[in-house]
Amino acid sequence: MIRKTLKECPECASKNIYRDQDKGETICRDCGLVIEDRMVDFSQEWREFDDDGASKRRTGAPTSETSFDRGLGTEVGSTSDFYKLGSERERDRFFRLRKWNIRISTAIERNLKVALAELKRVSSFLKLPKSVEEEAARIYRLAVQKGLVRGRSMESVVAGALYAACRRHEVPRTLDEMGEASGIEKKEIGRTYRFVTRELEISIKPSNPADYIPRFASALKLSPETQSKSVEILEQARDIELTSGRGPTGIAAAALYVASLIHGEKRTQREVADVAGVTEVTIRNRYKELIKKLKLGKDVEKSKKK
DNA sequence: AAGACGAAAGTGGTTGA
DNA sequence: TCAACAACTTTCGTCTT
Repeated sequence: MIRKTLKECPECASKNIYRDQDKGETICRDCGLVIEDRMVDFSQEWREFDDDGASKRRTGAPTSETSFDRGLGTEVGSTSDFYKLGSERERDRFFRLRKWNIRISTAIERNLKVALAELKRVSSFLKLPKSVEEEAARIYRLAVQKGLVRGRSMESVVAGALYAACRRHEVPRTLDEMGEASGIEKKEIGRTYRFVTRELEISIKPSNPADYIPRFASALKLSPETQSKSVEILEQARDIELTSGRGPTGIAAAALYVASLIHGEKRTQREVADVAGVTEVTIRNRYKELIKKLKLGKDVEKSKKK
């Protein structure tokens, strides 16, 4: 496969190019231009849910997690194998296994068929990358096989799996957005999300506030400079432990608000709060902390005079 | 009049005994 | 299992532009 590698930004000729494989985007850090947004997913196919946890085999035909049976089916023998079997006991065993395999797999497959349709619907509603959709499908499949759906609505488990997949790929959506897309209460999604990730032992990094910036910024029609500035602010904030323990969306919103002030592209707290899904009060609290701990006061003052 | 600010009370989730 | 606790929200009154 031929892969063209861009060395500099065609817009501003900057060499500061960032390739984000999970989001499938190549971005210029200086001017914010999205140079390429349909790159190939080079990420490794992790198989950490295997029984021994160590196997990373990748064999067999290409499969898609979003096809209800991955294009494959399982079958325990066929009736013609029956005649090769010797004893009475072996025949009994053979039929029992075959019967159960059919019974279980049809039940699971029927469930998966419906669930994956729902998953695709929500995923496309949120405009999520294919890689995230595949990951979510994989998580859901595991959840079904472990019987984790029992007692929970299928939709909520789908939403939980999607949410988890988003987090793993660092393209976070808020619980509110997920709730709106799936029609499930956000606390219900949160519950199943925690339950599923715990049962499946999926480890997830705490989400990084900076991951929310591009989406919030474009919703507010803020310039790339402002966007870079807010990421910069977030980095400083993280260095002095201002970010730990706080809700990531609140911090992202506050950083964006401050950046918008500094660059003279003022947005009201209300506007920022709406796109970030937090309240003005939370923005104010984070905002105060940022100003105080990050000497940003004079920067804001300076740009006010202009 | 709208936006920013802050106090006070309430909510849902985590933690530690 | 329960109570303490921190983060966040809601609500409301006051100040600033």
